[in-house]
Amino acid sequence: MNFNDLKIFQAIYEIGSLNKAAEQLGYAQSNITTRLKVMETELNTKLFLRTQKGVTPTKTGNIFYSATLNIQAELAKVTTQIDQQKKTLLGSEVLISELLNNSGLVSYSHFSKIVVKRQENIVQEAANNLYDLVVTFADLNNNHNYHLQKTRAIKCNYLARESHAFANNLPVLVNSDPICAFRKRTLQDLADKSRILEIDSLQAIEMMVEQGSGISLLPCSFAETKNLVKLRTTDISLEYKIYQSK
Amino acid sequence: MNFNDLKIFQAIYEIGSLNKAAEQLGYAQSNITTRLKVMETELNTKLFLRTQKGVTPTKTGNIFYSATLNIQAELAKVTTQIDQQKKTLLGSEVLISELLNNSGLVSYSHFSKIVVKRQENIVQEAANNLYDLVVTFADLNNNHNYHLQKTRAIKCNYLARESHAFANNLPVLVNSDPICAFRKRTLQDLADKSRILEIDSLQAIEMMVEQGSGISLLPCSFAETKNLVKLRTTDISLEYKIYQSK
DNA sequence: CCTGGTTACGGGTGGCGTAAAGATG
DNA sequence: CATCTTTACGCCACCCGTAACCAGG
Repeated sequence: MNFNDLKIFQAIYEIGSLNKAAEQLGYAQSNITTRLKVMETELNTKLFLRTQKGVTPTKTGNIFYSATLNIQAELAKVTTQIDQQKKTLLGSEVLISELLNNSGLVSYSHFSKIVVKRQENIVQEAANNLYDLVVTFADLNNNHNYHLQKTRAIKCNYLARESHAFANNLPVLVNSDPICAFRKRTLQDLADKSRILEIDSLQAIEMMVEQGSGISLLPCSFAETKNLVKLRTTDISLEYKIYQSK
Repeated sequence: MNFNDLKIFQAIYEIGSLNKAAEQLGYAQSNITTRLKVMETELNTKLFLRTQKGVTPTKTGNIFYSATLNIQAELAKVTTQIDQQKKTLLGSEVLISELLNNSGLVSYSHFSKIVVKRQENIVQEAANNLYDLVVTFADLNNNHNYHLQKTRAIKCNYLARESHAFANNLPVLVNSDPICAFRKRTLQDLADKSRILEIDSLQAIEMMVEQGSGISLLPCSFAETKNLVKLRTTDISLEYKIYQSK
């Protein structure tokens, strides 16, 4: 007995005829007889009584019918569940935000699930589960389940609410994620480490910058959408990678 | 994908290794790889991440695992249900009572279900469902799903609580089932049809005879168990048949 | 080298179609 | 004889085993 037999049985049951079931399913009549016989042998019971005008189910036939419906329903359920699960995107918070801001690069509708992890967790997470797409500053080259699809750069700048003079005295907000590319670059650029203020939530950093209580290295697109001022004349390019599952 | 693949997948999942799963299931290792690949292709998803020390399930692997458990449970359920249902006995009330009284002929433990029908319904019932055994006065020869296993006779007599003189004035109790062999015989034997009293329940007839409010043509075994008196010196033999499902 | 997964290939079984043969009204 | 099921037989695909190969510690 195999999965296809369930469909065959169901058709026989609902149509009440081996001939008609064969026709509807596109099988030879003989095959239906054979498959039914296989099922009956395997279950060690008669499933249908053969009559002149077709077949009628026995009690065990009725029992088996409901089972076939259950099993096929379960099968259909799992395939849709898997299809739902399939399109997942893994990325770090700042990258995903950027991609969502510059809409068109990443659309919610393309993915059933978007998982945002801190950079330090992305390698581990990508190893433990297979994502359709991974957007990250990290290096996944030693993970055989993914291949590099493309490398892109995100244009950033130090953003503040207002003028330079004003901004010079503000704390510099960074993520506490040690591998975060924005943080690393900020630490490189900044002489006076005492100005650093670690904030773990991207949204909180945005808010503080908008309110004028800090500056932060952020994607340039934020300057427009949030109406912020770039503190550098030239933008900074931070490379990130998009990996695809094999 | 077939039913066996579910077992294979389950083993892989629970053991975490293709090699070990193959060993445990008695398959060649290569076959496990192939079957897994088939499943992954058919579901269009990776189910396991291959690592150096075995395999670990992906999210879709986890989803599929629970589905395999459900399906296999449903499959196990239906087979036991069918096995339970299988051994059924169909017979008319008086015959079944007789067979149960003379225990050894029919044992409750041999059948999961004993269906008792009036004679007039037995042919129909036997046609609509397949019973393991049918015990009946009726003729099932034109039903191809059964074959005659043996013909037996049941020894009967007119039974009463006490003496003949007493019994002569009592009503004669019969089943109202027009095809019932006991009824037919009683009507043949009895000249005075006005004495006939139709009672549909065998148990009610027994009770009335025991209480001395009627006589009835009943299996001889009832005379002993119920301590009744035979009204005829020679017993009457009524033939019945035991049919078996093919 | 050892462990664990993958690929290549050949044999046997099982699913399917064609065709013909029962069975029943 | 018309309709439905069953049997006979042959073809092809699929399942499985053997064996060799590949990757990582």
